[in-house]
Amino acid sequence: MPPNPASSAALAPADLAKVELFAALEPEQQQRLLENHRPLSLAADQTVVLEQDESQGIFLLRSGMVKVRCFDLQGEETVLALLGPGEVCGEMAVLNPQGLRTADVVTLTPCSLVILRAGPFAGLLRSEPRLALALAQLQAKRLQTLNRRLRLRAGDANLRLLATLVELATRSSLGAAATDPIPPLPQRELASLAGLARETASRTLASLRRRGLVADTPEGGLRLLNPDDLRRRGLLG
Amino acid sequence: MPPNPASSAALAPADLAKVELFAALEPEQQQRLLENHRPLSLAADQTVVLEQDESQGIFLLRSGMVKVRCFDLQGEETVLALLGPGEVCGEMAVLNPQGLRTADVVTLTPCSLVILRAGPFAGLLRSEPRLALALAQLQAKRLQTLNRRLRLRAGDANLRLLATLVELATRSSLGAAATDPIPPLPQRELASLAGLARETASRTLASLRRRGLVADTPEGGLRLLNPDDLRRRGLLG
DNA sequence: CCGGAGCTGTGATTCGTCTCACAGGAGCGT
DNA sequence: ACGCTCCTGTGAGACGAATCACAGCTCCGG
Repeated sequence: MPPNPASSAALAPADLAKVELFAALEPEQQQRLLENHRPLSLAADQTVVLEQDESQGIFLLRSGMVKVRCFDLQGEETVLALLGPGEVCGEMAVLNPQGLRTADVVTLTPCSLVILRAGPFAGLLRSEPRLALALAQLQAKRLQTLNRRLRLRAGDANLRLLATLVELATRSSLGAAATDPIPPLPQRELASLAGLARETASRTLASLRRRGLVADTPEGGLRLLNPDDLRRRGLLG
Repeated sequence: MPPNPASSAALAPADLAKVELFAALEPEQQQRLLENHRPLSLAADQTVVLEQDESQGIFLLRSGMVKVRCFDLQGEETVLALLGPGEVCGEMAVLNPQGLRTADVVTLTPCSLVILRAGPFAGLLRSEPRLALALAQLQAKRLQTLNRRLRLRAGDANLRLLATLVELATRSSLGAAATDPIPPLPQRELASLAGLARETASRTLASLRRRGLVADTPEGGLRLLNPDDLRRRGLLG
């Protein structure tokens, strides 16, 4: 018996209708994508896919949060994206002719996800413009958030840490807002997400707490307190 | 009479066949995209599209180089992409429901480009999966280069400048290599592309010259001399 | 109960880049 | 030729973050 019956229950087309990428499809097309899908439950800090992996499959995140990352030659980690419930990853490997993964995916919190088979997806992509279009739109959105990330790299430690916290908060659940609680993460992880040294993240976080912009939650996580300040910094909207 | 007859000559479907995004289409579909297309020749440092602009149209770059950029709240410029001959921009505004441009496009060198009408493109996108798929693939490639850009932001001035020079060299003409000449650009521009202060770019460039990694061309541009060194730094391939 | 591993906070120091300041050159219009 | 503007190189200092170093803490297993 699976550890978590709720999260490993089989998916119905109605579940895919809630996922942006698949929302425009007919129920029978959604059904086709669900053929042989497999549930997967993971604890925090587990690897979902490895770079250079040839395994095929689309990952649909039902709950929890993952990071997409890669390493440079000096072994430094760069985080390319954060994904939350209802988001999808692994679809780029299907577009890529070699089918190689181009980045790692690692859980930040306990996650429940579903693996869809690449075959039906690739087939539908070739026959149904709506799916291909939705994919292009998804990529466009990803480009936008990457653009934002790139702009933030120019800022100082405060800005980068706050931007990271906003991103974490807004992805922690479906329809989350910036003031929603952020699940507990080690400082090492926060620092890496923000592209800072661990000590700098610690000091900066202390300063944000002192200024009343961030507070600890009883669960050990964090919460952003001042949306106005965030808006002033261009971190919202 | 137009200033440059060669670059403002009308396009034929065969020209679109050389553009990755349109290569998979039938000649008559390509013909349809070319309906009412307009040529446009610009000097260096001219604005092609403005952020927030509502004008529709796909820009196809025939020669020259442009940068895609945006500004943050402090007025700092961030360069999101460099585009060279045969590349396309403005297609994202067609996907975007509001049709607003999300970034500026500015010429770095004299450019000859062609404006395609958005209507036929949008129509074909909805009926021809090959176009939508090619678009998704194009976006995927853009995501890859943005990822690389993001990783490089972590590096020091040398790495950032070299990475910028590689990108400039490889986009200066169709099928260009890293050791191809880079057109003359003011240091201010180079610095901004690399995300450095102008003075730092000057000093770093001097150091690269001293170490024999970069040389000036007679035309006032630059040329990378040591592909092996670039490979060691992970800037090639 | 005690040791170890992993976490957090904080000081002291180093290092790289930005900033400010300025001098010399090239190009251009008058 | 002159002054103007825009470019490049270089020096000196400020400043922020990385780095090194360490102490106190919690949690967990033996």
